[in-house]
Amino acid sequence: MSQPTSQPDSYDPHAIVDKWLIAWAERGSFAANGLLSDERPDGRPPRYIVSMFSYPSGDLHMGHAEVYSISDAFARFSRLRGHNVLNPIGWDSFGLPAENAAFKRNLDPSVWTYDNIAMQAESFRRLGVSFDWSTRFHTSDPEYYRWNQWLFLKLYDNDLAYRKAAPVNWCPVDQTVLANEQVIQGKCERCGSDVEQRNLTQWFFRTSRYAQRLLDDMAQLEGKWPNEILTMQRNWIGRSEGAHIDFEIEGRAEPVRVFSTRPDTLFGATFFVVAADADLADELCTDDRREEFETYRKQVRASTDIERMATDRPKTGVFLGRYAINPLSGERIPVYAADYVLAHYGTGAIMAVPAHDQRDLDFARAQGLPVRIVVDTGEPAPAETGVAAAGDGVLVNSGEFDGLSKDDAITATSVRLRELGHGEATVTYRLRDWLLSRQRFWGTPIPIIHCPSCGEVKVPLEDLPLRLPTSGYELRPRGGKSPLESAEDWVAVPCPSCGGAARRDTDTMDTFVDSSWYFLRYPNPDYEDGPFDPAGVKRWLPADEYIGGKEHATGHLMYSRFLTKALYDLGMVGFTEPFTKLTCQGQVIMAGKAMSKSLGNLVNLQDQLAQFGPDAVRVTMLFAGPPEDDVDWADVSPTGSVKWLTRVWRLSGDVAASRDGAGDQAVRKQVHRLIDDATTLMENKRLNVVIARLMELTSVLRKAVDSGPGASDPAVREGAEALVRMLSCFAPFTAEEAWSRLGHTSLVDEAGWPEVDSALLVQETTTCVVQVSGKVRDRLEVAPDIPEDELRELALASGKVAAALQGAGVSKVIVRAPGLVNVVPMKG
RNA sequence: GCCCCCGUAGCCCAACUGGCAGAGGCAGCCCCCUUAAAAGGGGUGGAGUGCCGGUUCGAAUCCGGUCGGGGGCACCA
Repeated sequence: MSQPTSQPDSYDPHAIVDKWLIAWAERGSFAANGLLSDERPDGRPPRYIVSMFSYPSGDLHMGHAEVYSISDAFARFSRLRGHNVLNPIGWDSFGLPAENAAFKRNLDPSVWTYDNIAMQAESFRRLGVSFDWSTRFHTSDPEYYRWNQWLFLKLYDNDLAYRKAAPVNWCPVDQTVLANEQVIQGKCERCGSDVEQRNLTQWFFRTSRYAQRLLDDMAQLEGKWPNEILTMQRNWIGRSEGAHIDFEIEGRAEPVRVFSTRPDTLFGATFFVVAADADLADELCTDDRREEFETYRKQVRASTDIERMATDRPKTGVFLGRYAINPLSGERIPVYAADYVLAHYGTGAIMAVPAHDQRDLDFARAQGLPVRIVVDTGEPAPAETGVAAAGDGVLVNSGEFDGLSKDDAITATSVRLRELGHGEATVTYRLRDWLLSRQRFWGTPIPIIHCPSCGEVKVPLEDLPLRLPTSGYELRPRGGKSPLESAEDWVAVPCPSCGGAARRDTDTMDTFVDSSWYFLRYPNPDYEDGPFDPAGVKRWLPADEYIGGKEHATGHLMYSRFLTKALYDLGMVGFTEPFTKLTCQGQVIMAGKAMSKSLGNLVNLQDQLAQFGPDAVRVTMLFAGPPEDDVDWADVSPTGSVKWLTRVWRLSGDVAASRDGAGDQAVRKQVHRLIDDATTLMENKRLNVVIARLMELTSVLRKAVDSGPGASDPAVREGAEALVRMLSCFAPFTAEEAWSRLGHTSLVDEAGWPEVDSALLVQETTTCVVQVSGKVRDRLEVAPDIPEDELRELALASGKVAAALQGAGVSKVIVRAPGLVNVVPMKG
């Protein structure tokens, strides 16, 4: 006896992969239609679904599988629902690891990079992600980074890019400066070494100019972006309301401006503090205090960021030998230099009000400075308790402002300062300008030439792209010098302006520049007349869905929002926010521990794929919980996913050709209820619950085949086909295979999302719960459209209700037809 | 220190605007098939929602407090 060979008799998740990859490729299933045309010849509305692009650090890992399983489910759902979907892929392929790998192996960084890209592309393909591959690009391609340079020059022309000397975060191991966002707890995000402060001349983008708009425009994102991300951005921007106050300094022509959130406490300022590492401290220091100050400053500069950030360390500082004059009281107060005041926040100087600010109080107590209460808060005396009185209260010891409440006094002092020309109400932000220079090789060269006579000169647009040198450079970091500096032939150029000998800027751009606009280029990655094609951007953007990790909350997402606003102001895009909706997927962890390169990958994606197949891995990821939750691989069961997919596969083979007619009504009702449910859940991105509904549908159909109306009932076929169509969002290979086993020669990808017959959702009877004092005492089968009166009578007639009432009278009956009646007994 | 989110069966998770606490999975238990064992198929028990209080006819859901967990910002004036 031999089995017929046309259909295999067991589900093999691996054997079905190639077959459908070829079928999809041949059909061009995932190509967006009309990338640039605003005409919509097929009438399908466009929908742009973007996942954060991939960094080619090696092969794909579990985290990639998580993100792209989610975005692919969105994309496939949208396609089934009749949208023209653009689901693009690209690579964020500049960056440090390529260089590190390169000098470890003595290779060109591009070799490692493009090898990894090739490997990832093939892994993506085999995972069955429905990308439109024609959109593909890599940020390390000169055709792409050319436009980084173009944008840089555009921002430069509009005073949004500038160079200045600034204290910067310097990583001694990676030998480069780091953005604020790349410093975690005083350590380099990448290598973990202690970050040092260095004073270097660096390029910046003026993100701070957009601080208020970045805050205001969050109104557009409310409810569409995760709350958590919006909160993180708000914290990061750090808006702070208060006043600028100008203090005259004895022996200095110009007053010194400070910022305070508590101008109401101005009369309580008993000393003045300047950041020890600010130029101002150096300037204000008198000769007879010079030696003491220099010693102190040396000590401050030697301390690491870690030491600086310990908030419980004692306050230190030195008197500078000078006095400042309180602009309202005229009081003369001493000026100190201390390291608890930060040079780069506000103006780098403060008025110190020890009675009402904890830090100032700590310093005053350490230095024996006076503490004067100016707001009566009812708290114990700060000078004795050591606890500043930060509460609300009424002003005292404050001249004309005595008796005002704290809030009124904030306004009144601000107004008075303005009248006197000594200050005004103002707002400051924590958000700083974006430091984008990197002393690294594998990045976009900055298109500026430094000429001894002309200064900064732009590389002419027709010379772009300014390519990286291909030889003559030394990759290894050498004491803070950029690798590009060693490429002498590349660096030495004639000045485009005067023709004299000049030198190229040798820094490269932060890779976050690359990723802050890539989503604009996908619709036309070959566009040559600008960074992005206006027609494509008009057609697809802003992106309908953006999916990626929340670790990018204050970095990439903020930069992308900033750049979009800048481009809007320059008239290049017609919107101010790039991503309409945002989904931030959780991490894949193992037994409570994050997986990372340093800790070793506890679970390897390729192993999982080899064991369970791409569909089961995808289903496992999505079924584990809500997309934004972490997936603990120790809590989930890829075996269970394989089991379910096998059940669907087997069912698809068991369903026979249908008899005529609509089929079993009870089965149809269950099927349509589940389709309806799954549809709503899918629209709300409740992917884990959708899968639960599909599992339920699988069981319904299994029972219908085995012990219900049977395999040839039309309702069973209808249900099986609906199941397989919905399944194609999550397990595309299995779904195609099952669709074919159901007798179709077309692709399930083109079959559409099942329609719900709403007539089938109507129930003939429904269960009404009858409560007494909120506790369920009886259930009644009633018509769904039963009138309230009738239902009330029915409920009151119930013997179980009477029993529960125990003879007590009825004080009230709440009727919520048709589902619920609550009988409230009389008290007593 | 300031701010945000979350606590539901042994575990992961459901429960539409307050209205029957359980959809799904894992593990467990029972049965069937087969077996050297397993895989496979079918079935099944199990929590009153961290804790205290409030609002309400009715609270997992709203409010206040508290405990526990996770996260963001942080000498930011």
